[in-house]
Amino acid sequence: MLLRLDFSIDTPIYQQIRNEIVRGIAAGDLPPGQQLPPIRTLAEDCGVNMMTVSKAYGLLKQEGYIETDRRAGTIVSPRKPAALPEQTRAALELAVAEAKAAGASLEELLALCRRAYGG
Amino acid sequence: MLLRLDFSIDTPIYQQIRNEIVRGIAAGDLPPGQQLPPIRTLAEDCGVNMMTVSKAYGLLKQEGYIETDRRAGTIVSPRKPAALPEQTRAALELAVAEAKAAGASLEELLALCRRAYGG
DNA sequence: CCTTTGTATTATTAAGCGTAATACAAATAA
DNA sequence: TTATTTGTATTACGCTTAATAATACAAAGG
Repeated sequence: MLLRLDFSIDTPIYQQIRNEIVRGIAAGDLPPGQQLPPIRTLAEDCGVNMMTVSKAYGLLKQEGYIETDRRAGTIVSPRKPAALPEQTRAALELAVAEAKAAGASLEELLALCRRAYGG
Repeated sequence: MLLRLDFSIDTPIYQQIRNEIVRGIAAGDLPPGQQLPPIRTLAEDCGVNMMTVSKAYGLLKQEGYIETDRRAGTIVSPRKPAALPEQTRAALELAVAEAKAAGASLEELLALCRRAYGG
């Protein structure tokens, strides 16, 4: 698994790993039930510490995106949560406020969302 | 000016102040040219240090949302940027990915955006 | 047995956050 | 002129977090 990490920005690495995996799930690259790389493997591939990846997996697990299967290690959750996480709703609301404050029209905003959502 | 700050979460206070002002601009409570409170005044009202508010103002100024007017102190920028800031675009894209990964449909997502954008 | 896998602990280094106390230049008001 | 206001900058301090390093452990599989 290849993740785009930027060690020069202030976003924590474990958060970047978490974000990349969320994007992978949304894009369909990581379908439900898909095995994720072992912590040690992904850590070596990314050039970071094992605990950093473990922290990212812990986040994703807590948010319901992934699960730990004793047989297969870590997999993408087969079932989706019933409601949208409050955290996601808040982030979306803030991003919309930023766009509106920057002068974006509702049509531009919706076009961006459709494009980001994809197929 | 009254801002909702939460000292219990890990989001930096200066970031929360910045977010609240961005929301105020988007909601129309802070129209272009509107004077913002002096740093010291807002700091006292929020119960935080002067430099914390200064950091928030510096962020907003850097992002183009506000300007410093030697006569009026700090005001909301009269002109909007031509293009959507890359930071905002990235935040929106990530939020959309989170929503999609959580199982939200495109229609649900667009409805949320319309609601957040408001009138 | 031995390996793999996730998880946990302890220690250390580095960086960021918030506060406090000042200081300064520019503009305004008395 | 003098005093005040305003944004900005600096330095120092205490606290928290991030990331690494070195281990250790339980559970499952070969």
